[in-house]
Amino acid sequence: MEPATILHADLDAFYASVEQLFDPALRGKPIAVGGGVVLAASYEAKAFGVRGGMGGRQARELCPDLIFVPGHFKDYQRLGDAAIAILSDYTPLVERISIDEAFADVAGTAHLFGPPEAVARLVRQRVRDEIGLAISIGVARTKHLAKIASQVTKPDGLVVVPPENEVTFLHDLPVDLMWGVGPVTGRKLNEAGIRTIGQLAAMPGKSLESLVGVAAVQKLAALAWNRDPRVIATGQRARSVGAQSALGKQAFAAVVVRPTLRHLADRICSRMRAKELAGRTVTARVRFADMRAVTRSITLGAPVAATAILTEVAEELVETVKRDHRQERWISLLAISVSHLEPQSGLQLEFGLGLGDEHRRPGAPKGAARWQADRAMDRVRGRFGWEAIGFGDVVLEGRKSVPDAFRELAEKDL
DNA sequence: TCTGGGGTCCTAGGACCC
DNA sequence: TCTGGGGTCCTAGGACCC
Repeated sequence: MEPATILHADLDAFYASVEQLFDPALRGKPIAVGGGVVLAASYEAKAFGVRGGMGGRQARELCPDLIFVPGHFKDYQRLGDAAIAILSDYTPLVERISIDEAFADVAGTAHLFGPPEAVARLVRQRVRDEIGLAISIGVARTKHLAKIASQVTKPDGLVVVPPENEVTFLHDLPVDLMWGVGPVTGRKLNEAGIRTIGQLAAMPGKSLESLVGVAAVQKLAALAWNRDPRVIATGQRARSVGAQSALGKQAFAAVVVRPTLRHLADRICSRMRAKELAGRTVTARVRFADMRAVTRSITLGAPVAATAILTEVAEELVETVKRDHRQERWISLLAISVSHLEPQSGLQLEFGLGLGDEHRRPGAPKGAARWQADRAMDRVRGRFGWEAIGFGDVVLEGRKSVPDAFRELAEKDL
């Protein structure tokens, strides 16, 4: 069996740790980044049950001494990049999966830097010395096991799982640590009496199929025996671009829907244009006040990247939701996503090759002209900032539960 | 515990083509 | 006019991840 050469490296309580690094007075204290909603919590806050995504009021109830800090989002990006760069000093095979987390395969570089465990020690020491943060690393033969190992060894840990110990290591752990087991599947498995990965591994596949489906059973069984076929994938491109906006409780009416969709389309299209991308499939999502959600999608004959066109397509999709759900009077979220992405340069547009003109009504402005107008706006924003120009709608004011800088952090590189 | 924002992948049925 | 089977794309919903 081949040796364990895959590292999973994960910065501990990343945003909160950065804040404690910057302000020594916050060290050892329960802190939360955010305000209306907790974006990240320190380990001291997690001990009280404070979690990311939690409402600010609830967090305060759980932890009365909780300190809220606004967040230094630019620095999160910078320090996250720096940590991944250290990992990249030891192998080109690095797959970043979020701002604070990456896989690396050091199989080919042992002759330069020594065995995987030595590399892991070096990386941890350098991230500590050069950045000032703790990073946990799991080393194993597969991505799945390396990831589980790093989670188990947190905070500030290093664990190597030798090939001969894989099953012993894995089988005592709770099933919900597995990739692909979330709240729903975890509950189903628990109800079937399965609490550990070992119990899942010992379970005959057939008996679980009715519970979680044939494909999921196959996948989970493979992972439970550490048969994970996934390899490190570098240079992955995004497959979709989206944006959403939580609304609290608002009327399901054009006065709310139209400006919100325009704002979302504007965010999405400016990102696509910056990367010279456009997409053919548009999906709109409407969540009602009781949290039930529906989606409508359409695949166009040509890709879109113009704000006005995407807005119109999304409006039509939301109209079909309204027709199908006439009794729904209140909504709590609107979202747009664009997929089937393809390269789309301005040059192609000038030669009349697309951007959604096919589905347009006669007499409406051409996609190319709209794209040009949008690009002009993009340039102004490039110089003076995103807020300098655009669709400044009154309804969008005072509704920001999450800072724009955080949204940008969450964006995947297109 | 009444829940933010950005993503990926899977499933299942139906349309359509050969 | 009725019939088979495989492949691909589209749409809607859902679970999951960070």
